[in-house]
Amino acid sequence: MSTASAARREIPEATVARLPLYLRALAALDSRGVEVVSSEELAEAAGVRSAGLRKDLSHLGSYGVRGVGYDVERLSEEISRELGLHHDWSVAIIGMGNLGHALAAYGGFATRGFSVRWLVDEDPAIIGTEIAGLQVIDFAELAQQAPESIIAVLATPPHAAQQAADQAIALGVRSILNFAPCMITVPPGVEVRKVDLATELQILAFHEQRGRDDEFGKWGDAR
Amino acid sequence: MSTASAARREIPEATVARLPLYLRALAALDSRGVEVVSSEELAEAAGVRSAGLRKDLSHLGSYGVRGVGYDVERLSEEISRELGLHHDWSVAIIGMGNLGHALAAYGGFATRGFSVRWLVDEDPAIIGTEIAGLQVIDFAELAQQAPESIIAVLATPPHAAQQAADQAIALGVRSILNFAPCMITVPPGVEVRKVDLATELQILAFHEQRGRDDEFGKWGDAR
DNA sequence: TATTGTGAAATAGTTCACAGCT
DNA sequence: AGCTGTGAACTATTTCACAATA
Repeated sequence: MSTASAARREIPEATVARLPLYLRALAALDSRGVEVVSSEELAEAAGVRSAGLRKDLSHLGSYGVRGVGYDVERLSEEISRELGLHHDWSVAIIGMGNLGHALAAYGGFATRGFSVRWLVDEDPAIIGTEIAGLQVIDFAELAQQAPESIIAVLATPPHAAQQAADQAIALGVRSILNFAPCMITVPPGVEVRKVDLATELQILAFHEQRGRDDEFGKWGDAR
Repeated sequence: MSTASAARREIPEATVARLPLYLRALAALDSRGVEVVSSEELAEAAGVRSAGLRKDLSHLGSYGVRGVGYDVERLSEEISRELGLHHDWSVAIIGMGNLGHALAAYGGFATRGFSVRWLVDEDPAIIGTEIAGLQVIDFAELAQQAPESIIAVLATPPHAAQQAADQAIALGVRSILNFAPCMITVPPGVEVRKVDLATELQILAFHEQRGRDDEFGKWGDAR
C-alpha cells in the first residue's frame, strides 16, 4: 500500500496507542504554562524514550522546530485532530451492574470529545432509574435516539456480552470498548478493544512470581 | 542473556499477555465438559490464530498430544502454574472514590488466586466506613497488616497517584495496576500496568474516524 | 548550538508450512 | 490420519546514531 504521493497517512498501531499519552502529557505541560517542549522532556513526561517519541510524531508530520522543540499547543492540536477529537463522540454504556454503574459515575470518560449520553440495560427493575443524572433505557429506546457515531462501552456480565454487542452493532455501532471478561465476535469493520481486570492482575502475578525467583540465583541452579 | 542450557524460561511478553485469555477459554470449555481441545478450536475460542497459539504454548513446554490435541484440565493447570496462580495473591485497592468503590464491589477481581483484602483511603470521612464487606483503612493500618506479596490497585485521582504509589512501594508492593489517568514513576523491580479508559476511547475514536474516511475514496482525493 | 527527523540496524512478534509423533 | 511443535520467512516495532537545519 501507499504510493509515494500518499506518503502521509499510515500510522503504525503502536504509535496510535501512544498518542493519547502524549496528549495527556502535553495537557499537563500546558496547564503549567509551558509553551515549548523538547522530545527529551516530553518523552520523560510520557514515560517513553525520546527517539521513539520523535519517530511517533514524525508519522503525523513535521511539527517540531530543530534546535528548539515542539510548540505545546500546536502539537496538542495536531494530535487531537489525528485522533478525531474534533468530532464529538457519544458514548453508550451497556449493562448497569456494579461496573457499568461505576463507569457511569466515573468522570474518566468525560475527556474532551467524549460524553456519556446513554445508559442501557435490559432489566426492567433498572430501566427508568436514574444514575449519574441519566435515565437508564432499554435497547428499543436507544434505537429511537441513536444518532451518528456512538461508541458502546460493554459492561454486561459475560454471558450477556455477545448479545448486547450484536444489538449495538445492529444499531450502527462500530466501536466497542469491552469490559466483559469474555471474547466477543464482531463483523469486519467493527473495532473492539478489551479492558480486562482479571487479565491484568494475572499478568502482574506472573511478573511478581518471576521477580521473586530472579532475586535468588538464576533458574536451573537449584531447581 | 540465556545460555542454551536455560532454554526453558524465557517467555515472550506478548505470550504472557495471552495466557490469561487461554486460561479463560479453557475454563469455559471445561465447564461445558470438554476434555480435549485442538489448537484450532482453542484458538477460535480465544480469538487468536492456531499457529500462534501453538507457538505460545510451546514456550511452556510440550503439553499437547500430536494427532489429538490438548487435555483441557492439564493445560489449565500448567498455565495457572506459569502465571503464579497457585499462590494466593492479596489485592489492596487504594483510593475509594467512584472508581475504587466500584472496583471493590465488582466481582471481576475475584478470579481464582486473587482476593481483595484491603481498601485504603486517606480521607478521614471515608476511613472506617464499610464497602463491600470491608472496612476502609489508612496506610498506617495497611502497614500493620501488610504481609507478603500484595498487588496494589491504584484508583486515586491523578494528583494523588504518585504519592499513593510511593507509599505502597514503601510497604513492599512490587506490582501495581494503575487506573489513575497519569504516569507514575517507580524504582526498578516494581511492575506497573496501566488501565486507562480515556486512552482506550481515544484509540477507538481514531479508528472510527479512519474507517469513516476509508469508506469514501482514499484521502487526498478531496482534501 | 541544540534539537529534530530519519535511514539503517537491531529486536520482537507473527505467520507459514511441514517434519515428526501418536 | 490428524494435529502438534518448530525452523524459517516475514512483518512490526524499537533503538541507534547522525545529517539536516532553525
